[in-house]
Amino acid sequence: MSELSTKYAPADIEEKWYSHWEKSGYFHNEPDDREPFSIVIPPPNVTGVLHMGHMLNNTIQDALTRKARLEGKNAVWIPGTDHASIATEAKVVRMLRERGIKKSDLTREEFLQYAWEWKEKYGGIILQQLRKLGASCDWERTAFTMDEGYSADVIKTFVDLYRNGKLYRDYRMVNWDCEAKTVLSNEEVIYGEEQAALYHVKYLIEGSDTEGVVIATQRPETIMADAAVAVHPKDPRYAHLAGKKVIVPLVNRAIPIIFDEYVDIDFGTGALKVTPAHDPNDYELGKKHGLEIIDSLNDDGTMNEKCGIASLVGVDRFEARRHMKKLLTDAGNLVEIKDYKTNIGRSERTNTVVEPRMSLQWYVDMKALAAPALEAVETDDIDFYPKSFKNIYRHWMENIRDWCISRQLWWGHRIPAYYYNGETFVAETAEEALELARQKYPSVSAVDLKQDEDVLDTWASSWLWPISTLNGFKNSEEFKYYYPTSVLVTGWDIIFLWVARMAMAGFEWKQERPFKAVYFTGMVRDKQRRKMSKSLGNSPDALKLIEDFGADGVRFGMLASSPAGGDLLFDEKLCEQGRNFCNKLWNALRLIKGWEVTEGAHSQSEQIAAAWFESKTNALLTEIEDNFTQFRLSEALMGLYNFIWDDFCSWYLEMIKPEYGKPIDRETLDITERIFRRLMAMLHPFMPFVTEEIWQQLDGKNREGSDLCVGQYPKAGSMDADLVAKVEAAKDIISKIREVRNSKGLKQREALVVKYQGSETAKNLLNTEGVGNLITKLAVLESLQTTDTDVDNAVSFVSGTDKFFVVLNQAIDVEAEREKITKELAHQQGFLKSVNAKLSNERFVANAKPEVVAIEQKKQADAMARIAILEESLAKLV
RNA sequence: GGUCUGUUAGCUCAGUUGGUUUAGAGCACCUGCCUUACAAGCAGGGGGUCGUCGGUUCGAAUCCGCCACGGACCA
Repeated sequence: MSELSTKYAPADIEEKWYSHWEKSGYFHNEPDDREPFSIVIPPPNVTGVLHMGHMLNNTIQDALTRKARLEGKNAVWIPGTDHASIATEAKVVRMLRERGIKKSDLTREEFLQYAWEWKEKYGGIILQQLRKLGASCDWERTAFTMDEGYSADVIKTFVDLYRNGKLYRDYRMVNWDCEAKTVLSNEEVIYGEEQAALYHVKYLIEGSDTEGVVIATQRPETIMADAAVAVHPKDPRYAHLAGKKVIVPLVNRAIPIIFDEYVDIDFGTGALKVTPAHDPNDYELGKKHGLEIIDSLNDDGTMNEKCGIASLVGVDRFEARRHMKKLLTDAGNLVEIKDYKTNIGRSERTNTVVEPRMSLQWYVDMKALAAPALEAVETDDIDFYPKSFKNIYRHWMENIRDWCISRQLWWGHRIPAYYYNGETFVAETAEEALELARQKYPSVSAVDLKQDEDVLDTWASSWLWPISTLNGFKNSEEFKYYYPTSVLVTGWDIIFLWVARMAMAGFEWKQERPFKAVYFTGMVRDKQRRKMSKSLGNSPDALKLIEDFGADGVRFGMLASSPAGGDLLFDEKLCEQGRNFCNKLWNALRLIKGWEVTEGAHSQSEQIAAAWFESKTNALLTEIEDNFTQFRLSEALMGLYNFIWDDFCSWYLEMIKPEYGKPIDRETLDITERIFRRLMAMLHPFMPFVTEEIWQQLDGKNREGSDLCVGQYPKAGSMDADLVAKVEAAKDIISKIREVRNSKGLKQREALVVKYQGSETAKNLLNTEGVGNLITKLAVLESLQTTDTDVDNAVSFVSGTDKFFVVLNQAIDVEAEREKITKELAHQQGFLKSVNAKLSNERFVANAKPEVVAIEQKKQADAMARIAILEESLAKLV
């Protein structure tokens, strides 16, 4: 027996092969005359660590890339990270705080120095972790959104948009993160239902000591910024208040009562306080009715002097809310406080409650960019998998809103807008901006020109990813060759944030789609369908999983149950299954490596086994190809899994396995090794490590450049349908004999006598040289003979339309046999009935395709033959 | 509220243009096996009137409509 361990141990093998592949430069490519295949990685945050979503996403990309590489395409998979403006800045601020340094004590330059230090030291850990997963990225092309060239592209596109009138600056209500002190996009605000309180507060009518209007608010600290109270024009309760004013509690300012249909009569008291500076709807109302905007909040979420109450100035908004309860009670305005459940928006990054706030920001005019990007998806120029995401995409694109791209942070691309005397000059460099300014103000100097303090939203750089990573703005050779990329693999949650915007950027600057297809992965969830998250602690440690099950095992687990778009309910059992599969492969290798070889040719049955297996392999190759073109990776993998486990291990290897201790002939061994290597090539895109190891072990020659990683993907050959049908029929007979053996409690190795009543088909089958031997071997028979009569002391079964007898050296349980046959008979009769129903329907025979009718007729004949056999058997059972 | 999407075995899901021996897979389950590659295994087995009702059709899990119950996104 070989010295290989009975258990496959992945750790060393994975380490060995990954470094070998990487050292050999297998993952790197340059443009040449082969067909290109390119993927850009969805760049993880530079702060990121490998989690389940990454593993799913990158396993899929790797499988696609490796398959393309094996097919002889020029494959590149471009890795990299994005700078994650807000997430990184938050990390750096925290690090500085731990060192006792406040961000506010640093200059912009000093802060950025710390940030780069941090990035060099901790950033991009995830790229190392991806290697553990087996990701075959072209590491020489590793990109970062703040690389010099990339940054230049980002600035250039900003200037370009501005000059084309697709970029503007405006004072609007935005989502404000009081902790990070920056604006957030709608997508960065996470809404969730939370328990809150609804304060019912009475506003006295101007000139009255008692009469008032009661409003309901969840944010009483904004009362001092109220500009009006609004009621519905058809609300009879308030009709008499037309033209009157109410007094804002505590600050005693008179504000008008306005009438607007926007007000929901049934909500609260039907009277709505209007605070244009602190609520987007109120802002709209305020614009419509010409109301004053009183901004009572500082950028850090504390109250400012505009709130008009000295004791609240500088107090945090939530603290102020608590004070308001006492202040309103003391003033006699608080009517009641009710429990209230409502959707509260929190910052995705800092989790602080987001405040609507008036702010001056830069916006991209999305309507100008959306049209070609929408069109491309509508016409399948960009192909979505699954298709259903087209609807979601269309809906968003048709209702698109302008994109706020400025962020009040330092880490990122500083906005190339320069201000002087209330005017804006946008240029790629300060020098150019100065020149522009001088055209209007000849005396202006560099120090007078103030650059915008803000940076760009990270997505305003990552939307250039497919172009910039290929140096597309320089019109490089690689860009011409690899663009558009073959496919983008990403989670559907960033379809708007990233996918749509990349499509827009592609058309805006390159007049072409950035990718031919988009494969949307599902979200990895736990068994209770909860999204995996750090706070829930339900996310397994990715690296620990790889340790426990091997990278191949984990890859199998991720792929096996991940149809595109759907949720993936992660279960460690799937990784275990993958690990077990590796072990199965390993043991098949052990079996083959353990054989002694004798020179000589193979027998007829071995020849049949090989021909059958190769035919089925060819059929599977076609199926896998079909699955790949539609990105049905889990189906492709499961098809291979079943084929290798069942057809190869359980059937083929058993068919050709020599008797214990006996040698195998050279020819059979050679064929078997070739078959096994072919299977390893097919499996390699999914499970690269174990397949490479087995491939090499089978080769044993260690030739230079003979690695599977850069080997050849098998091509589908011909398929002998007749032979396959024969072997499948033989397998059916074998299984049914085994079933008899099982149900009668016969020993596995007790050789049995089997007889069959020879119809033409049965004779044809069993007279095919070698087929009888296969049955005799796998079913462990003493003999397999024809018989013209029924056989006593035997249990019968039907295979196809032929009757077989297993001779028993024990009494037959007549009742059990009768029951079994009766059950089978009922099934066949039911089946025949449904077939007859079709065939006796004239319209079916007239309208259905001839082949369909022929199939039904065959079904009918077969069923009738089987019924005859069963009835006869039943009659003879006494 | 608007939009989209789903409902197939105990669980998770396939089911490609309606017809492939009266629905498939993996896991789980049951029975028997430590059989000479593998107990991370081997040989077998049971289990679903395809959410409801109706329509189109010779024929519906598949196409259409209603309803019921989920889910997601947007507001």
